[in-house]
Amino acid sequence: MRIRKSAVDRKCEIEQTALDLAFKIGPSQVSTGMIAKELGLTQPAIYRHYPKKDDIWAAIALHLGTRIDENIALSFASGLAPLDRLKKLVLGHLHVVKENPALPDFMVLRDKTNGHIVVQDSIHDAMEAFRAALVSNVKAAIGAGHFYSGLDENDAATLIFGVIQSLVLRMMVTRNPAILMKDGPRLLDLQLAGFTPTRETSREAVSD
Amino acid sequence: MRIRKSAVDRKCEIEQTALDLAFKIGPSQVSTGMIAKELGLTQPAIYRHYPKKDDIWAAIALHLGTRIDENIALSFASGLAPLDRLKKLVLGHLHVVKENPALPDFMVLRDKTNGHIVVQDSIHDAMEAFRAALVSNVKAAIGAGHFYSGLDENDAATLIFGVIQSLVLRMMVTRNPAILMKDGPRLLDLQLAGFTPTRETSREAVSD
DNA sequence: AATATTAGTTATCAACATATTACTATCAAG
DNA sequence: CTTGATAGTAATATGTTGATAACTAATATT
Repeated sequence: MRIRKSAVDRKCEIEQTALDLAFKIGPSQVSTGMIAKELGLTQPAIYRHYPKKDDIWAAIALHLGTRIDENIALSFASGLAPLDRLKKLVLGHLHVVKENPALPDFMVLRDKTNGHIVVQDSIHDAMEAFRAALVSNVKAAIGAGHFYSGLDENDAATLIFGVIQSLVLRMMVTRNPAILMKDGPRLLDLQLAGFTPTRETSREAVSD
Repeated sequence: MRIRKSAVDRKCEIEQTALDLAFKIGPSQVSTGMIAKELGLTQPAIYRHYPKKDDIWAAIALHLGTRIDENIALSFASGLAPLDRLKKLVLGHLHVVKENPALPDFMVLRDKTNGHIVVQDSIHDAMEAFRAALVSNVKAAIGAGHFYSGLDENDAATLIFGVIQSLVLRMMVTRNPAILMKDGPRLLDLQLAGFTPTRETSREAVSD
């Protein structure tokens, strides 16, 4: 028994380690023994900080949900025009995913055993809020004349979401979070260009 | 010991059951005991048909990869024009996913332990081929004048892939594969409309 | 009908994961 | 310096899972 950290510090370490392992091998494969070993502790030490293993995931889900919500709030707080606000929202979310690359894993995680506690509810709620923010911003962009008036805001939001999803899938397959910020801005611009009333600007920019 | 099926029939049942369970609870949570119970067998009975559990997943991955490839081949075999061929490719793939809703789970599955055998290689290869087919079709559509000439075929393919991904995520969260065919055609049309040289047709169709 | 093949069962193992209990050593406050 | 609280350990109970060995019975072939 060499060092002994404070409970808050240790909990922080445990959650971060669990997140890292979740991205590496998948959330369902992460064991308390692995987390402990990674931190140089014994397995029961984990249970000094969480009564049940699921409580670790619950804490993580809460943290991730908060990060998602923060980004939404940040984009709304900025006094940007609708179109720029929309871009900030999407690129900000990509940044959150890049910083927490295990996030997509939790979004598609199944609930445990008999549905006792739905661990990933926080994340689902946050993503629901993100989608609502997308729709809201698309609507505002239409109102501001940035997008053509006949555009369905829900469908447009789905397509914009698709830009994120497409990048996330490539990240998960390649295990490289860096591609999010590398390709994200360009692809988002291309997607949004499809919604402009007149496509002169974007079209001219990319054509020979 | 009531009935006794042939090996091929039983293997088929085992794989189908494993696939169903994989969609329900996630591939990593599926145990040999579950599969056996679902079929009214004992757990070791599974090992009369597969030496290792991973062999089940390998067989499934091979099957899914084949389904993906078949759809690609089918779209190319059709004598359709580039744009219709592209639509057939995408909607056909959505159909494959709808029929095998666990497919996305396998795409993001991590490889086992020490990387002994990469089970999901067949699927990754097939998806690589699918992406190549997307790019090829986009290029053809540009050549045929369906898309504007400055369009980057790789980026366009990524966005079209995003339509699929966006729908797949909603399927995974809602556990409802039906939305793929319900919303797929409409969203695909909306996405492709963003690539047309003149947007009159699609724009007029939706704007009042 | 006799026989060989093999799908399936029973019993069992080893490995691993969650969790509990009792003990110990560290740290901070009095 | 003493002491109370607690982070951490050792040991262990309990359950699940992948896998093997030996046996049994259904099926097909001769």
